Amino acid sequence: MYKPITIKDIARALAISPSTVSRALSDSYEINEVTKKRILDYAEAHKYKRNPIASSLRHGRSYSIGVVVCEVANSFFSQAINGIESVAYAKGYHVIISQSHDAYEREVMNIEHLASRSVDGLLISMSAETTDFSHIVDLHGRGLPFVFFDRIINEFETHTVTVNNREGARKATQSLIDKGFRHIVHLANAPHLSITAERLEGFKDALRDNQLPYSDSLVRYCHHGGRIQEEIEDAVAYYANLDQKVDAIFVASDRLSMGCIQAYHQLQPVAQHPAIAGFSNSDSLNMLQPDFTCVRQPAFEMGRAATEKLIQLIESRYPVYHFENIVLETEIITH
Amino acid sequence: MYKPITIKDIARALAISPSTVSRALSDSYEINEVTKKRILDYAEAHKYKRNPIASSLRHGRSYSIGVVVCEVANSFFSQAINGIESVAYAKGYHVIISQSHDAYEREVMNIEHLASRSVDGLLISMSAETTDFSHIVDLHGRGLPFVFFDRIINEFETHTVTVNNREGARKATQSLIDKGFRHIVHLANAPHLSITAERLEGFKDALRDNQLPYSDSLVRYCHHGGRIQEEIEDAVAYYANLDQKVDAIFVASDRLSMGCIQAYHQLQPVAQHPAIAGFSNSDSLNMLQPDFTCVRQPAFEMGRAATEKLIQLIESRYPVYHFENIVLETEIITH
DNA sequence: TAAATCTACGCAATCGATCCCGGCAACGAT
DNA sequence: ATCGTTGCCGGGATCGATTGCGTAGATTTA
Repeated sequence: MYKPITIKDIARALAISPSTVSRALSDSYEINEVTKKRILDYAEAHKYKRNPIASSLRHGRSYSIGVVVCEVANSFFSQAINGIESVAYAKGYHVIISQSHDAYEREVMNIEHLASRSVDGLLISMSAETTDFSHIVDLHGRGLPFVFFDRIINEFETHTVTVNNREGARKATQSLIDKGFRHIVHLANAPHLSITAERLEGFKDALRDNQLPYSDSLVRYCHHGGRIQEEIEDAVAYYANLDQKVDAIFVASDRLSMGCIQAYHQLQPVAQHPAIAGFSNSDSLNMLQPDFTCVRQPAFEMGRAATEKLIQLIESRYPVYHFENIVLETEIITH
Repeated sequence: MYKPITIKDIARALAISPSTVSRALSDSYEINEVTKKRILDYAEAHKYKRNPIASSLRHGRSYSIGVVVCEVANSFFSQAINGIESVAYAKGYHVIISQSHDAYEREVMNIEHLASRSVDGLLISMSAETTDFSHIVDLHGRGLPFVFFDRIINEFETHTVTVNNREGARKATQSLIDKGFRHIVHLANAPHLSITAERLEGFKDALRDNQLPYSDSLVRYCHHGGRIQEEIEDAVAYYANLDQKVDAIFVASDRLSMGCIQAYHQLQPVAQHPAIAGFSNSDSLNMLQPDFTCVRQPAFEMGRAATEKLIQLIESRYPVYHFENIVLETEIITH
């Protein structure tokens, strides 16, 4: 069995105390340059690697942060994760990703798991199903720092990172209007998500700006965020049965867009499909559906910002009372 | 600052020794049922959570496994990760995912990072760029268990989990032939990947089976796995310049398929695009490109199998000398 | 009744790194 | 000559959980 070399081994080998070795390795000014060099050389020659577990125990910190998202197989989140990693690694933190699959139980389980002191903080984007926030209350009570991004909750005092969903939604809807469509409906995400309400407002804004009538009957919600194709098909069937022929749809996410396009494929020839615009960070959607107008979120930047804020919280020596709600702007890609 | 309750706290509160508490919590037979119940009740009432870090230090194990893939924003890998998680969580392991982005340096860095004793074992799918395996040799020398999946290396004595790439490639190519195409080329991944060679063989098999001529000029490699769109465009341009008009392409991965479709979109009207078939686990590709014939890998199962093998290695009390090369079958989806 | 066996628990060391206290020597200052 | 500094370094406790060993007291056996 392989046994890694420890500080004590070095100390014994060089006939000095472990304290000195530890200090030399952390480049303490208290250690003579000569001694330091001897230690460092020996350490390098024998491939000494600090045991992060022991170090964590001593410091009461794990130098890792947990990420809770609905799924990684999603352009937005995978880009956000890249942003998270870029900051985290630069600051010496591990990133532990966990997926809720938009299921409440899994979200609770994952947060519980991560929070039981194996991470120093959490980056959370709420699951679509979650309406009960007691697990988050728990976190708060436990004093574990966390930052929300994308799908946030406003009930908690902490940093949040989002985009201007309302304006993004307005722009997307406006682009459909600009193309001449007048009977525009909205395929929305789960109703309790923060982003859902905001995007709906933007949709209404655009209609109002153009003196188009709004009615709740224009909106269909997908309670599982499109995870169940049936809910999308139901929505599409509903649209098909409206008195007014739907000529365009503003869709809240790329998963929904994907499902929506597929549903229409099964239903009718492409020529009859309504136009679609919506939030999406998927390159492939654009690639394969060239006329698809989409609202891009600065996912990477959001990940970066959220992580910076989280690490700030983690490393803060004093309790933080001032929290920021960072709102970034979206970019619209039209064709 | 929040301070979690420890075993010592419980011991002090109940006026017993920490050892007893520890043993009670791990349900030792040496502890009286009455005492045990007192301790368990107190622990639950005060929400005691075992400190995994201290536990890890003591056991020399971290109960976490590292996953090194090129990227999570990839249907195959995200499905594989779901499989990995399902097994890992069930057996009490954390999963730490890291992405190489198909870059050699990042792969080395990530493996180094994970291996420095913060994980008990690694699940690795090689980066497209990697040709130097010394960092893996290092792992081996260090005695850290690892299992390869998908993109494997045969130079090492360990378990591997793959699919029958050759047969999958043959089937995909055959499906193109069945549709009447005769001038079929192959858009391949990075040449040093195990999957690349195997899929090429399958491609050749199909041509041979049908008395179609094979030549190396039919194959274009993407050294960065399609990460750089330009390399795909070059390949497509190359195909366009062949004497024989290319009427179908067998593509090695969904990322490449995506890029390929996009490249053709820029080049010529859809009607003139060659047919495409290839390896892909992407639902969206299928959704949006309904005539796309694809070879599905049992990604979830591969993740499961690899993780089970890895945990077996980790938990084995004796050195393991017998290694398995698990090969699963692919499924072809034609239209 | 004495000895052997159990039951149930405590003591103290351990995992590796870190850090609070000191301590000692050398040197300049008074 | 004595005191105060400064530079360098060691001892030992600590983080929290775990465990080999030991043992008091109860119970059983010879």
